[in-house]
Amino acid sequence: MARTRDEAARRRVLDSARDLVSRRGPRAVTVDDIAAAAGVGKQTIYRWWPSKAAVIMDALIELTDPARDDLPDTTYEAVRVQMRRVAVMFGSRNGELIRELVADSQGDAALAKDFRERFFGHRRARGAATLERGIASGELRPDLDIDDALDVLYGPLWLRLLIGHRRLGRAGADEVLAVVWPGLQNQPG
Amino acid sequence: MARTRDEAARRRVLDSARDLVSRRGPRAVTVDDIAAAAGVGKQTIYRWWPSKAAVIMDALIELTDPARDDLPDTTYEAVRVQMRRVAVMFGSRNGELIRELVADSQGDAALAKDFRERFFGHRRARGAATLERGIASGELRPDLDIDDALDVLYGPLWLRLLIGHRRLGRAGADEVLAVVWPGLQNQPG
Amino acid sequence: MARTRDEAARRRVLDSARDLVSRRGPRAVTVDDIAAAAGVGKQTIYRWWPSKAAVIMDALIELTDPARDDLPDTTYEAVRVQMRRVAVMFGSRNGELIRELVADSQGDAALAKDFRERFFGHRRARGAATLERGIASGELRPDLDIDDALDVLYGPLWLRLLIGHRRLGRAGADEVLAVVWPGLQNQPG
Amino acid sequence: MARTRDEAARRRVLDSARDLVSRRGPRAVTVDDIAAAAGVGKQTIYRWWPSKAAVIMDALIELTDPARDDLPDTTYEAVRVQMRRVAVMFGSRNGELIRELVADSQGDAALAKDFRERFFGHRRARGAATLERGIASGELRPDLDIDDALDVLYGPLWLRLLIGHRRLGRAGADEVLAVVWPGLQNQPG
DNA sequence: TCTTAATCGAGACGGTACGTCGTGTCTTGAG
DNA sequence: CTCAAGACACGACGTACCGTCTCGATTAAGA
Repeated sequence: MARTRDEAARRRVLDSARDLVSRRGPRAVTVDDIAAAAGVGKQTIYRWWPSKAAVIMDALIELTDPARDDLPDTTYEAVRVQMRRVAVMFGSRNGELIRELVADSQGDAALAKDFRERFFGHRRARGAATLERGIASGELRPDLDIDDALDVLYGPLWLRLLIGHRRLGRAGADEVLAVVWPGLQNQPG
Repeated sequence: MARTRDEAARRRVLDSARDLVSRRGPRAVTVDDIAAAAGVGKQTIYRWWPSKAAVIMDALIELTDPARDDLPDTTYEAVRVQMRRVAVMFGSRNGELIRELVADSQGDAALAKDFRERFFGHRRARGAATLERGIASGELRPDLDIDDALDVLYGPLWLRLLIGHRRLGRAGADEVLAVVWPGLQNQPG
Repeated sequence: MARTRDEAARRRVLDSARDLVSRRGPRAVTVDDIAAAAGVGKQTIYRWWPSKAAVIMDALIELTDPARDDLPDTTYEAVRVQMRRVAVMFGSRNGELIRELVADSQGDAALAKDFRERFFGHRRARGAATLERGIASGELRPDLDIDDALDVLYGPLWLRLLIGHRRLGRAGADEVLAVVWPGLQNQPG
Repeated sequence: MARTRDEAARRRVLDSARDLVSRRGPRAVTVDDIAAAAGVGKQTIYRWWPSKAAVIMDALIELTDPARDDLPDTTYEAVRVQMRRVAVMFGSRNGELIRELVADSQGDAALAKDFRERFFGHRRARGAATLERGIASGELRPDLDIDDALDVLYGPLWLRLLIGHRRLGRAGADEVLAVVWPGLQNQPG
């Protein structure tokens, strides 16, 4: 019976958030900025998102949800392409957003959960699918624990993103894979 | 002519910071809180540390600098013990401090550098030493890149600390090592 | 052709406004409160009243519009009775409503005009009638300016209402009249 | 031992408040405006004043505290001059401030008290002194109640200020005094 | 009797100001 | 010069209330 949520306002908020964040970095954007840029009252933001970080996360998810599935045939190559894409994204402007969201997640359990489920979990599922295919095809060890494998493959990339001790990029992904692969493949000989 | 630094004040600041942070979590502690608890003027804190996070980092380093070197003889066992110690620490109260410091490091380049050099780098050097010993003894591949290996071994643990998608602990360390080891050892056959 | 105004809604709004204001004081009542209590949409309020204060004024006028005309015969006594009624009302719950309306009138010209004409003016006309009768009967000076006299008689009561420096009540009205009367009556000697 | 209140900041706040209010009217001035104009943090305002109205009242008191005592010799003339000054002030820019403060006082007991004691009471004391002198000199009735007399003399002026039903100004003051005087003077004959 | 348009309850909306919080700097008076 | 205390400038926060708007449902007059 009551007025329904204004979808246009939602869009303007997310678009403005994305624009502002990519122009000034997430640290330099305030809720007031987003509201002003979106032509929206601050209350409207707080009505639908619990925090600035939640808005930015929604924007990020829209930005990085291409769901491209054009992967090579062999598992090794497929994993390599997926890792490279992650490494490249981590090294891009979006990497900064992700770092910021992980930072905000420390000490905000709800945001952490949301991040884990909606961003991290979603991408992880895609990595898992590749590994499962690899097991099914016999390219990967049949007793491989998918979660362990994913941690080992992507953990190093996250580490570089968050600590910044080494460069990210295609080469980084390849190095990690080279070290890890022997532990994953079916016939090490 | 000038008065010298009050060492007792430094101690009270670090002790209070540690106490407050471990009692209320790092997010809920302000500089004023630390100053009040330490019976110290805020200026005294800012005279010697650049930010709240720097204080906490000093406290953390004090807490986690045991420098125990009682490692087993074989490289596999030595790495395993080191990884377990890290995983256990990540799962303890100190893990929360570390998460907070990583969070604060995003968007504070000076702190990030400090964290990288004083906490991360220091511990990494110990891990590197173990791997170097393993190469020298022939247990590890002679062409192994130490940095890559360290990222692969410890990245998964950091990932779990910062994302919280899986438990930390001795078992977690062992799982990671089991997957990674084939890529590190000298003669996989 | 069109639907007509819902009289029941009007009643519920005024009743709820009165109830809320007398229970919580006028300052602590919002338009949303009134709408919720009346089971009415906010738009319905704004369709028929220009502001919250206008609603309260309508409620006040309903409350204080007895139009009793049972006044004593002599002008002195009639004025005294009228002043006492005003003083008593000012000291009652309704006094608080009036204070609030005067307050809201500062800085809201339309409300001020409305208040002046519908509440203030209406009651003032009754006071004027009494004085005019007194002039006609020879009890009051024939050259008396009615408006000046009304200001002098009722100004002190309004002052006490709005500044709160002294008590209101029957005795207050009598004191004022005692001081003022010599300036009003026809033959002071 | 601690830093003391910054008197210069206090001055800047009051000056800015006065300037802004006299340029834009009290309704259109916000605490942020005052803080910005004074080059002061909002916190500094809230540290020393409970509300915007309290700031404005302080400024008002400074503005209207001339304490001129150059009054004529006869009591009638002295009262007339004092009333005229009040009427003129009520009709000036400051009148608007006073109206606003009275408005804010309804529903803010602390402010009301402050206004009563510091602004209203202070000026009332001066009026009382004049009447007391008049009693002592025999010009006024020896049994005159000072408070009643003051209410009767000034109540009409306040009424015009706050209701706005009639003009303020020198003439208004004279009219009131003309009506009231017979009730005050010693020998009505 | 069906149409049609204004009404209703509900509540989301844009906007403005609020008062609070935390940071890092500055000032005071004591040692 | 250092210290404890705490006032300061600044900037962002999240809340409150206002008056407008949009929805779907209801209701009464006019076709």
